[in-house]
This record gives sequence, C-alpha cells and structure tokens, in this order.
Amino acid sequence: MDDPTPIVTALERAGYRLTEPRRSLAALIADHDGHFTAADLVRAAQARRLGIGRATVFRTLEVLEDLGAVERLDLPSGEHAYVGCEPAHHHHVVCSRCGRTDEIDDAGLRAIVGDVARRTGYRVDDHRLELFGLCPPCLASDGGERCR
Amino acid sequence: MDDPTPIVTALERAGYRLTEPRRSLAALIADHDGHFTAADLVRAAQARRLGIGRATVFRTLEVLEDLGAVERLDLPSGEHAYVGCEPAHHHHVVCSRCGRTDEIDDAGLRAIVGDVARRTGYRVDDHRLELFGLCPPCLASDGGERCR
DNA sequence: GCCCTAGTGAGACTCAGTCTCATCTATGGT
DNA sequence: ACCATAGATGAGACTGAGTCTCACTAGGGC
Repeated sequence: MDDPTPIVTALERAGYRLTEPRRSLAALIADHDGHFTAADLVRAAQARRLGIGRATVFRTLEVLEDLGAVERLDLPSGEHAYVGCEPAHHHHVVCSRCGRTDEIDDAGLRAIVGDVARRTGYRVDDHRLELFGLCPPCLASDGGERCR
Repeated sequence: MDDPTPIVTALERAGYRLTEPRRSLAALIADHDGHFTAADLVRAAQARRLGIGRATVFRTLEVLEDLGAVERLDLPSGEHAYVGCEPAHHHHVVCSRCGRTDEIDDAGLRAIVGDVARRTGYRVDDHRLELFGLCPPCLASDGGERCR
C-alpha cells in the first residue's frame, strides 16, 4: 500500500497536488475490486479515522473521473457507483450479486454506433454501454439458478 | 388530448385503476417529445393547476416503468430522465442539446452481448446502451460545429 | 347507489451531492 | 531551509431527488 497506485501517478502527471487525502483515497479505491459508491468511500475513510471530509471525497471522485482513472456506472437501481479503471475507452460488465466489474473493449460497438448514426441522422458524440449479470464465481456458487 | 394515449391503454390492460391523476400525467407525458424528469412533470402539473402531489408523480412513473410504457435514461450529467416509449426492448439516441430522443433497435447488440459473455464467463442478464449526440435539426442549426 | 380497496395529497423525512468560507499545506522560487 | 501563494481541505449549511406514512378519496365491481 506504499507503492504509488496508478491513480496517484495519474494525478501527478495531470499536475494535481499530491495531498494526503488524495493519497488515502487512492489507496482506498485500489483496495476495492468491485464498484463502490461515494458513500462507501466516506464510510471507509471514517472507519479508518482518516479525517477526510465528504466534500473532499466528491471533489476527488470528480477529478479522477475527468482523468479517466475512475468511471461512473449507473446501476439499474438508480445508484451512482464508481470503478477504478484504465483511462482507455471501454465498457463494463457488472456482477449484480457481488459488484465485481470487468472491463470489455469496444467489441464491434463502433460499427453499431456508425450504423445508428447513418440511419437516424444524428451525429453521435458519446455512448454508454453497461452489461449486468452474474460473474463466474457467483454463477458457480449459485448452481446456475436465475438470480433475484 | 381526449383520445386514450398508449399509456392509458397500457395501465388499463395491466389492471390498474384509471384515476384522474394518472390520466392527467399520461396526457402530460404524451405532450413531451423529448425526455423529461420527474421534476419537470411535477412543475408541469403545478402550472396547469392539476393538484397532483409529488409522491403520485414518482409512484406513477414507477408503475409506467414497470409496464415498459416509459423508460428511464441516465443522462451524462447524472440526472434521471424518462421517455415515453414502446414496450419492446430497444435503446435510445438522445440529443444533448434539445433533449429529443429516438428509439433504435438492437442493431447487432445481441451479438456483442453474446460475445462478451463467452469471453468473460459472465452470464449477462441485462444491458443498457445509450447514445448521445446531436439530432438532425440541432445539427443543421449548429452549422456542424462541435457542441458543448 | 354501496362498499372495498387501490390510489391519493400533504408533508415529514432521508440521503446524495453542492456550496461557502475560513484554514491549511504542497510546491516552486529563493 | 524558508517563504509566499494558490490550490486543496473540513465543517457544516444548503438544495433537491426520492421515499414513507397516514388519514382521506374515489374507481369500479357488485
């Protein structure tokens, strides 16, 4: 937990100050394997007595999202969650049981976007694709039953 | 505004009561061509002195979403918006200037989903695709400049 | 028309996210 | 090493979305 996380590196490279709260949050995020909400981070920070304010958590998440070091997911429940990730453009598969997420590449989506643009006349500037389901471990422990 | 909207029909078919507030909301929704938020509906209802409570707006939207008569979008801004739409499974292109939305079909997405499932081992149960850009009219009035 | 129950409005409540402002601190210049 | 300063922070007030409760109302089957 002392080696610089990719998040710290990204902040540094973009010219942001490497403050104590940011380092701590980077470490907390690195600890999460699945997605997490802003409230999760606030709680985790409180639990470890890091003395980080709510405002700082939100501000830091905003910065990290701009840098592409973190991506916001809109869960089907309506909640906003985040995942730490690579800055390259991509999408996520989200396990609706354990919250684990995996990155997937554009996988032919570019072609679909182009096709839609041609048929509707829109100029498509941005898109979002999110897949929800069960990850392999949850599938296994589940005996393959339908979840929920 | 007196002919039964598809929304009223959907409510009726599903065995919900056709109350005055629901009829009014159906009419308000039918009046919207683009997306709208719950707050928009509340404001519109107040403006027309319909006497519909906030709770009723949220409850009705929830019912309509269950019926598939309305779909929730997660705008890039983080806002939750709704669009009236056909119950069949589909996705939307959203104009980020005027809010107009058009429906698009699965357009090869099914193949992508299958592919991702095969490569990641997830069982994918659900997915969401949203495209954002400029609709043809906004594009035209814009001279093709980059928006935002 | 009556009755039962689904539906409703008012308003309290919760919780996410934003904003302000006084204070602190990371960093670049010396 | 020290300083100046702009960027960052924490506390807590504030806003606005969405939920919940509860007493009351009205839709629709009889």
